[in-house]
Amino acid sequence: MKLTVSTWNINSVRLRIEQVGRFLAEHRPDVLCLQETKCPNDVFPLKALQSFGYPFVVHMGQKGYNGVAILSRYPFSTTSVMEMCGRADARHITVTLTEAKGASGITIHNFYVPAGGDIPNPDLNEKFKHKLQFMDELRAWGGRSKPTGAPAILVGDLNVAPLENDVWSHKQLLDVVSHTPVETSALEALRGEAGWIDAMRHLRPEPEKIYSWWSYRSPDWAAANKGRRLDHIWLSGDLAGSLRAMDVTRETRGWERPSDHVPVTVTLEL
DNA sequence: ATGGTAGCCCCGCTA
Repeated sequence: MKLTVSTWNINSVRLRIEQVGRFLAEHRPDVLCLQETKCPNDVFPLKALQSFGYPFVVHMGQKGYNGVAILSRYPFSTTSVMEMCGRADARHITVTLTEAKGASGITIHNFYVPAGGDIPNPDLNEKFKHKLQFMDELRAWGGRSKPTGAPAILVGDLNVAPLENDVWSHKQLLDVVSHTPVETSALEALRGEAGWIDAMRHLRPEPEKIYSWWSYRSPDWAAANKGRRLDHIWLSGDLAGSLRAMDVTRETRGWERPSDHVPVTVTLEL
């Protein structure tokens, strides 16, 4: 069977509920992971999302900030939420698919790593310190794919552009949060140690430029094209051979009132 | 360590 999994930082799921519907109608992924839903649980637009053909939905939100959700066309079993850095932030949610033929047993982790503020110094900036601590905890956790051998997919807005060609100018962004050496080396180390495969780069290696985010602060994002690859899809090693396709849906950035992130999708043949 | 825009929902905080 084919399994397609998408990730999208939606930056308010309520404001952009129609855009979610349009993306789902046009691309029909089996699973969509959202970040920055910015929505408390009691006002989460569950019915609207289910009406798009995704009956199985889990979400964890809070007022105004953060928030993650997973929509699926297939059933999944127990879901869980990890509390990172001792905070009740809604930055992680996970499901395990149960009734999808070849995809049964695959666990999908959806993460929203802290952006980290503006100053790349943990002593001067509490938010950057939080981001580094979050990555330390990710590293210690690992994903459990290696010890158990169970297939897993990790997606999300990891808020780090790890490679030189994941940003519009490597040199100009070396001091900019999301591309500093301390962040890029931490992300690559924790990915490698746990045996995760970077699915996007597996299919489209450097030096091709790949971006998934363009700042709202750029007046003409498309012409300037000063993007960064902040959104990622990682596969446990046993799934690497099943990877068939990867797509960055750049066009959503040009929609009316867009998210600053665009969806990233992988297709697996299981 | 510039300023720029966007979303939250009360206006400053986070991105």
